[in-house]
Amino acid sequence: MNYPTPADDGAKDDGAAPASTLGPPADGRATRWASHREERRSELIRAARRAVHRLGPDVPMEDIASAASTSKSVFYRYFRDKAGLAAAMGELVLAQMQERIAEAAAAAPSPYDGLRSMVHAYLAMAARSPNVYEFVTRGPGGAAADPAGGSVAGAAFGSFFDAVGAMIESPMRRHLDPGSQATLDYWPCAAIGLVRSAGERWLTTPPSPDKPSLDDMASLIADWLYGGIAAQAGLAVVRAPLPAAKEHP
Amino acid sequence: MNYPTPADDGAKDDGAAPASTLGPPADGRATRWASHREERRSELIRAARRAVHRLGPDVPMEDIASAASTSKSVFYRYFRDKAGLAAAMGELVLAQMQERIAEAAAAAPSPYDGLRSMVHAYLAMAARSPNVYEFVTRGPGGAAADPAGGSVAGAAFGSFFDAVGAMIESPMRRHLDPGSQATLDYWPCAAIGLVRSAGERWLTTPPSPDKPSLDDMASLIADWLYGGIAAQAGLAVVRAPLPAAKEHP
DNA sequence: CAAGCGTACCTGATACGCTGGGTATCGTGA
DNA sequence: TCACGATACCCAGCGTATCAGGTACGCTTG
Repeated sequence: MNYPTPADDGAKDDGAAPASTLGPPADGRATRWASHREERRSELIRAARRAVHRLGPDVPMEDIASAASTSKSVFYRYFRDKAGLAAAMGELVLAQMQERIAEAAAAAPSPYDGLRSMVHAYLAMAARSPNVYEFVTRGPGGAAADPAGGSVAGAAFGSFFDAVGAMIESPMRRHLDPGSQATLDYWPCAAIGLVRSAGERWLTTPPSPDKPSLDDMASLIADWLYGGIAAQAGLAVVRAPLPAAKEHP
Repeated sequence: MNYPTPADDGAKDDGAAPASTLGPPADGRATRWASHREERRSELIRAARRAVHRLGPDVPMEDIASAASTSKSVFYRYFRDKAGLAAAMGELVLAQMQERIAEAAAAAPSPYDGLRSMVHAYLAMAARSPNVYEFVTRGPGGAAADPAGGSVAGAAFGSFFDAVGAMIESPMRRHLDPGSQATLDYWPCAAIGLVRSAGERWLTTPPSPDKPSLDDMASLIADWLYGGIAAQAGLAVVRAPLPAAKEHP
């Protein structure tokens, strides 16, 4: 017997709309659980995040469940599958990331500085828990988080990188004339790829005196990115002289 | 009972050295198979490539084997595991790619054109068989082809992207002063990530009038890459006029 | 109005099916 | 004797099914 709300792992439903615009019944027995479910769901996500952080990105569902001191069945009632859990976790991580970026962006007037702080936030997130980062990005099955927007069978799982891409795209629109549509379509994705690839290599580089710091790495990457796009955006390639000093007059 | 040559899937051994530098006996019964093995091995790789091309990147080993009209055990004698097969296949694909690049690079004097032809070759390879591309890059398990050079437990499987990275790095050395070590270390990897990400998105974009052609895409990507690195390399951003005559003089 | 029964839903546990990677065993041919 | 190649097998891990509790809600009944 399936539960009436199988596992709506899109989490698209808003927070607190108990029961007023509903048609006929509004049965209290049914609505009673709405808030509970939501709370439990995020609790499960947090527990899973901890488990992945400690046990690695390949931890089986059963171990995740027992780390949350419950059993698989609960997780499979709240998330369609392991990829669904990963996606939900990605949203959480990304939301935290967005907070940090919003702070940083407020203090960074130029587009270049905005870009750099985004890269910085991304790198910092990944470095804080590589296991969680890997679980969220590469997905459990390996096919979850492809950089391509749409799966063949319009399954539309808004995965981690799609969200990041959207985050990049909107500020870009203001600096790029609408003629270059292809750039607008492909650059965010390309930029993510660059950051991801360089970032992951940086992450797995063993610490050594030669290894760049997080700040250095963020600047390096932002330079590459910015140099590549600035010409098309018609922006002067004036960069702030790097973290230590402030920007040009 | 293990075979004396379990499955040396590194394929680091050179092409045609049958048996001469071996130590004591050079038993005819033992050496008889050397050339056979080698031949069979590449035959298996080609068959697997065909199978993956037709059946998709998630095809099970058993189906690969039967598509090669043999059985799993043969593959597992020639390759340590599925990832080993993928790596071997990657080497083959990459070797073919390198040929095409060598041709193109010969006709392209400027660094920019060299870069663009590399991107073009990469994209063309991916577009020719997306299934094979995916199998080779993302690897079967999902963890095989990470952009990071070394695994934690120095397993050193020289995977696809490592080889591509090396291919980029050597020409770069000539244009970049040795002061910027970090750039030399991380840029090839970063560039691959950009190409990969944008390329994969382009690959999976359904054909439409707005979709850029392969040539356009290669130019677009090369521009981004080149703009990002040219400043550090101290190169003028002079580009060859491009096939289809793009904008920005 | 309150006691009581049925209802709707959640929980956590165990057990199962199934896919697919990798291995061991065996007969066969040069 | 050696490698070959097919079959049968083991096992991890995802996802599903089933079941016995447990708790708040709501409808009935006295």
